[in-house]
Amino acid sequence: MQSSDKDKAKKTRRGSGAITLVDVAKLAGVAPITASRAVNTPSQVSADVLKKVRDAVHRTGYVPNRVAGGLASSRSRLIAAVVPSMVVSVFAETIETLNNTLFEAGYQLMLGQTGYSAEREEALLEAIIGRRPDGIFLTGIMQSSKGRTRLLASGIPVVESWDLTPTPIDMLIGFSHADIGRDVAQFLIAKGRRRFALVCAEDERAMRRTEAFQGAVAKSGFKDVFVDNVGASRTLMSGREALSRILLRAPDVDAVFCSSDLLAMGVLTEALARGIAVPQQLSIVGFGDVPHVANMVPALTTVHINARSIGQQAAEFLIGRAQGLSIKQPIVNVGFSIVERDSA
Amino acid sequence: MQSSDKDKAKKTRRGSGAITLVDVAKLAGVAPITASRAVNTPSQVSADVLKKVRDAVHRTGYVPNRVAGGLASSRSRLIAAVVPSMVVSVFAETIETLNNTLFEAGYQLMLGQTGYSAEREEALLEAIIGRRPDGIFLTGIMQSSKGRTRLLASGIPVVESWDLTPTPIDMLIGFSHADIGRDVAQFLIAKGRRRFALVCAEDERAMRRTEAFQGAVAKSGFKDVFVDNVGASRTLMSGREALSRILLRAPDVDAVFCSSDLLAMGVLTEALARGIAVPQQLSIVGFGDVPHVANMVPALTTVHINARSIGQQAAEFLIGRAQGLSIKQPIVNVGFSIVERDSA
DNA sequence: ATTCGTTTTGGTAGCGCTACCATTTATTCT
DNA sequence: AGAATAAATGGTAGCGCTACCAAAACGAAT
Repeated sequence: MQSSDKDKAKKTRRGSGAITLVDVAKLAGVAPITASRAVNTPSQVSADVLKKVRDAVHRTGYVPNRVAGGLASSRSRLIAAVVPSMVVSVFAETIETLNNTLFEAGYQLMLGQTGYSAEREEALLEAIIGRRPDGIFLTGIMQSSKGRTRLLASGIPVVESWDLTPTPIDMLIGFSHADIGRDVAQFLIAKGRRRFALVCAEDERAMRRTEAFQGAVAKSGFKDVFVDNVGASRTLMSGREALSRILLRAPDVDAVFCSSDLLAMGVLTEALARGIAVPQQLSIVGFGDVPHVANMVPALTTVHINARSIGQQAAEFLIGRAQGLSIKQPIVNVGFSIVERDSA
Repeated sequence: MQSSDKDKAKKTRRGSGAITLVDVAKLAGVAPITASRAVNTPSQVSADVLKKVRDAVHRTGYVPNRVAGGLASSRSRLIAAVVPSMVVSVFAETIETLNNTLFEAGYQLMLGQTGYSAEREEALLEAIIGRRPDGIFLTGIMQSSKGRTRLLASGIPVVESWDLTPTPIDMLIGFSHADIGRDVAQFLIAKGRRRFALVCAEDERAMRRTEAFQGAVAKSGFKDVFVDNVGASRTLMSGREALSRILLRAPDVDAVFCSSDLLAMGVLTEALARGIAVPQQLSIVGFGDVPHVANMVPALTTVHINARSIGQQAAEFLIGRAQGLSIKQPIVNVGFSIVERDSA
């Protein structure tokens, strides 16, 4: 305090050593706060100041530290997204669209993967909330009440998705899995199918489709649906194996509804390999409408979910809420459609 | 419980209103810094203090603000990853593995997509550097010299990937595209193929494979390779169309090498639709080894890249560098392999 | 008891930025 | 003209946390 040399020695003992706003302001000959405005809200400064600051920024290569800015303003401009897995292409599509829309609006996406595991999800939640994002996108509904409480307590806007529930944490963009199961069953029945099988991965939402499918079949008075659960394995190979098992136990099956396109492709592949005519002998319906299933031979009949629209809508909700707007219709049903092609 | 009336007026006029470390410390009856240690480096405090702080954390539901911590310590525990697109499943695989490994080590992933656009990449770089991540993963090599300069100036550890170059910005995990083109050509020649076509998306790396393929074919004295460029369209449909064009212009073709599995699937689909026997009349080779191409009928012969290993290795490099370690071998060639199946 | 080292705890001062308020300067009005 | 308003600039004080240093408490050693 008292001696000047002491003062000098005290400075700059920490920090990244990078250019800061203070450096830029000094170079431009204005106060730091003015430089801040020139960078962030150019409309608030005079043309003269703007030029000087822009000049200084250019000369120094200054890049604003958004971490510091976020701390000061309590707005991180970060949005977190949680997905079960990146390699499931419908999720990847949603994330891609979400990310693109968010980026246009100046937000950066933070990604978390649960790998379909609950403990993982919990740890993820802690990590995410610790980063104080301006919004959180969840693939699916937060089932655990602990997680719900946490999210609620954090006060961060949340979009749940890929499902409908009357009691979302905050906002919700989805569709009804029960409706899908019922509609697909009715679709196949209308096609004249009589003996049904389901290939289903271990997934709460897929289960819901399964139950509704079974319900609709039962209601029409047909034989019970044969359900083959492939567990956590969501590969084409497990689809092939599933059909083999089905044919063994229920050889009279004439329609299979799968919980994903990949599984359906497996079933289709196995059917072709066995010389079973699709759709004459066997109808196959997938779920997801992955881009290229439309061009397979035979083209796959499947349930189309507009994954991009979910991402788009979610981004808009989150951006809106980050700007303090209140969303009047926070629950959106994006619906689905059965895309009839050649496999059913 | 013990609400202090004295500092009520001046305090708390900003901030998120969330529980802070100071609140926890007060409740536990220790100094803030001690609470910080209890949370972050439990080995440095006594069992007694640890219990009290843990208790307070539990009771308040405190979640440390990593933004503030990051600012204070200049370590954000954030890693940025840049990909052209999420829906390309090899990239998704790399990201998935990268993210998983990073998360285990306490890092969070920030995702950026270029959409194969250069301007977009530039904006992304600015956004990323502004967040001061502890590391950056790039899919591909940073081509623009402006981008290279920026990254270099930022001082942030960088991993480039999916390619080899003698002059990476920092670290590099990749393989040689030229080697692939050459090896695939030799593989097909050894199979007795004589007339070659390439289906190639507009992509610098694919071009490199193409050139090497052409070179090897020329060296062996065969007729010039017919190259069909599908532009930016990387769909199964464009693969189908590509084969149609090829058959029109070079009907004697007996081998096609595609710049992606999806394109190869399109070529295969079109061939089957036309009744062309694969591989008897036409050999087809893909690139990427997307999971399910192994189970198609016929199974696709393709170039396998260990995308997960790239992600894994990159994560290890980045974590190491974030901990101040110096990487002795910062350039890694992960190689590739031609997976021979039924289509060639 | 004294000395020394180790472990545990606390105080201070920022990290780089922006919210809030105060001040100055240019612009408009009666 | 002077008063009132708007626009531009600056000062101060944190945001919530940790690096750095210092002090205290505790043992083991002489």
